[in-house]
Amino acid sequence: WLTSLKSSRRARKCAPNSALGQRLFGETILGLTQGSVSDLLARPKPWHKLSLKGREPFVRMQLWLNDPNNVEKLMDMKRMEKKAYMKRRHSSVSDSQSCESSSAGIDYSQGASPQPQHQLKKPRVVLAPEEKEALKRAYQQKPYPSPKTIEELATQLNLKTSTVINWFHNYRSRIRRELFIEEIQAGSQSQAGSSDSPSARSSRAAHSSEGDSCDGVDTEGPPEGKPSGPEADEYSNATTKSQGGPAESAFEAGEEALQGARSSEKAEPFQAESLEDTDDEGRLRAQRQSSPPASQRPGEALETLPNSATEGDASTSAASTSVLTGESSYKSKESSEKISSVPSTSSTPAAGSQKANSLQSLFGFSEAASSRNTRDSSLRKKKAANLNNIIHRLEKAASREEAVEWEF
DNA sequence: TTTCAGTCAATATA
DNA sequence: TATATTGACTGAAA
Repeated sequence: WLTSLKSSRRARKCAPNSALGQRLFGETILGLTQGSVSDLLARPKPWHKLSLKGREPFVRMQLWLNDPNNVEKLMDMKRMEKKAYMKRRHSSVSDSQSCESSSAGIDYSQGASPQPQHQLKKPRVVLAPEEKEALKRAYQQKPYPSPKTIEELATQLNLKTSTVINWFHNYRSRIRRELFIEEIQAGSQSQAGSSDSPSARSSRAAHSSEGDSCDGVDTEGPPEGKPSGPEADEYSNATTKSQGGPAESAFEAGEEALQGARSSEKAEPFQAESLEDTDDEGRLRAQRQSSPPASQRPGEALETLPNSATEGDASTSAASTSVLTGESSYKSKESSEKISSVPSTSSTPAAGSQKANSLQSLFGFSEAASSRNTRDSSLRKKKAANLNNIIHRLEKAASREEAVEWEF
């Protein structure tokens, strides 16, 4: 597996032959590109904030997790892909040779440019740090600048107007997502009553420092980094929802949606809220009740997901109780190593751990003790917790008897 | 028309 | 080489 050769030496060591890459997983299972998968895993949105389309990848993920032979099938796909690639490569080598020999007869007068495709392709704009800083400062003053302001900014920075517009769109959108995560973190921290723990502080510090991305909302808006203007309303709605009700994240709700869809065809397929009363949900609830005390509120975001596979293992249980919070126990290499040794409850422990390793590699977070900056470590923690949840579900799925139809 | 969610894909980083 | 970041784009909603 190519992924097993990635920078994570530990992952390589743990799962030399079973690593799943974001690209393969995304393109094969989710129908997304690698970048989208990375984004999705690093910054999942609360389920209730996802549109129907946004929920699709999580439902697909859940379907895949429910397939007992998921990893094996993916491996087969990979093998086939590799075979096809080798075949293509082989034939293209001979093709190019024949092309070269025949190209002498090609009439180049057809196009003025020898490589029109290259000319059509717009070069990617890369904003310089000072340009970004200037845009951030502008955002700080006006998150929703008028066309005139945009025009001025574009002129000042020597950028296209569309680039400035896009930058504001992207920045607002990405800040919003960071805020969702922060909000969930805040909720789980107050829940766990450990908001003053060093790790909690460092997590928050990491977030605020990362965000220069949040500087815009900190200064002008209300306290707690909430944005002003139209976004403030939306933000407080999200806040209210996540605090008053479940800040359910996509990973958990995806399963509920799936189960609900199975149990009731009439129900709106991905409306998690409408699925609360299904049998499977009841089963979920029962499992929740047996979860460690850290997770009290039913329907809490991923942090409340019980991990039956890891019950008894303090470090992993702790990790599973704080998904998305950056508050997991994956603070060190030591704890990270514990993840890889999560005991499997599946009927085939070896297969289970292989799957776990594959997924661990997919979510690529194993080098917790690296010397990265705090932002990376915060992200890793989030992903670690997400992964733990996935592993748990995978193992649950592996031990499930019902066969789920596999579909590519 | 504007804003947003979701995504792609080029590029940067590890 | 795998993953993370980010400018640009699309389609839907307001």
